[in-house]
Amino acid sequence: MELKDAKEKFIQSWGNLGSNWGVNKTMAQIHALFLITDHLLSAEEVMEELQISRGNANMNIRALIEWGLLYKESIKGERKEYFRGEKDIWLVARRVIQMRQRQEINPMLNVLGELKVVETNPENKGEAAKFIEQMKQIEAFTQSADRMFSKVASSDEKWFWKILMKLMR
Amino acid sequence: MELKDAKEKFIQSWGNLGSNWGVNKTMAQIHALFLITDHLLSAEEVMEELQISRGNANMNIRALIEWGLLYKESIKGERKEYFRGEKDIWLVARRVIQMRQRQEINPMLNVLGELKVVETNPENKGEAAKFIEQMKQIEAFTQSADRMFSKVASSDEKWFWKILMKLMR
DNA sequence: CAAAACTTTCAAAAATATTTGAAAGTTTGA
DNA sequence: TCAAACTTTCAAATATTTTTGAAAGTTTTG
Repeated sequence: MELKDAKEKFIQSWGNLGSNWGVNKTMAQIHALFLITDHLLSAEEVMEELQISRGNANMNIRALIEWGLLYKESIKGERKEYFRGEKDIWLVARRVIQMRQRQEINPMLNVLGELKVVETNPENKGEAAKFIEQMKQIEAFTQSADRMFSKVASSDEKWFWKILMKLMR
Repeated sequence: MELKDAKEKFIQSWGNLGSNWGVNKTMAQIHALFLITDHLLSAEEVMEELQISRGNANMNIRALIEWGLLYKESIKGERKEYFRGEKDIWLVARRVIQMRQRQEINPMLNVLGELKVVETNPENKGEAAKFIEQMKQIEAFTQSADRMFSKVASSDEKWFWKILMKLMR
């Protein structure tokens, strides 16, 4: 395969992967473009490369910055904004974990907190007790997963590899 | 909050959570209904409870069975099919991990395998080398994550808690 | 075997998510 | 201060995903 085609294929595949991990397709494609580009790129160049509209480029670049996957940089004497992508794939993973914790796990934990204090009427005592029990189980599991994600998201790569070794033996 | 409302809220929230984890909303809602129901339910009853169409119920029940989150059961003397939900939330998580490995991680690993052997022409030597290097990094990380998921997906709950303890200290 | 009871399919409709691009907004420099 | 250079916004258009429901398919039973 030619380099040009390989780059194209990588951008497409990264886009598909992203859309399963809470990053929309264009957002992931922009990120992929930066992963395989060494120099800074302007919004204009991103539009050009990926054949997307100005608005789309702008929105998704902002989102990537929000996620900590892209950095704004200036070139002295240039008025235009330029961007640099986060290339460290371990850091990328940590950022994604962090964002998903915020957007999904925390809200779910809040709901579970509410639900496990449902009121028990005399006539549905047993049913309510079972419901509460199930909510507690789900809450306990979710909290553990949450803590584990927090730990991973705040650890460095060395720690991760060490843990991985331990897990695998 | 009343039990009825709590159940409703749980179904909605589980639906939202699901749609971020590769399980579509109705599929997750059906699963939620089973999580908080002790007896068997027929497709008819699921349709009724969640106010969804026959086709929708059928499709998503099949998908849940495919994912290993629902089991088909018979009631003797009854012609209708009944279903029972997987309630063990740890097992549910493992099944979801397994499915996502299959659907996302494996295809990505295949693509990365192809891309890292891109041909190097004399005129783009340096560029190609950098691209290959980046692909290798991403591949190494993805493989590790993949192995870790495999381990988790095939382990029992006790192992999980033990690891969790280790991680947290 | 026929028809009742039930399940599956799938094309069309509806709902949801994403993208566009023109217009409005902002910043900079002369 | 103004206008050029650039960025942001957002309503409408497009694309994608999900849902519907009627029709076709299958199984069971009398």
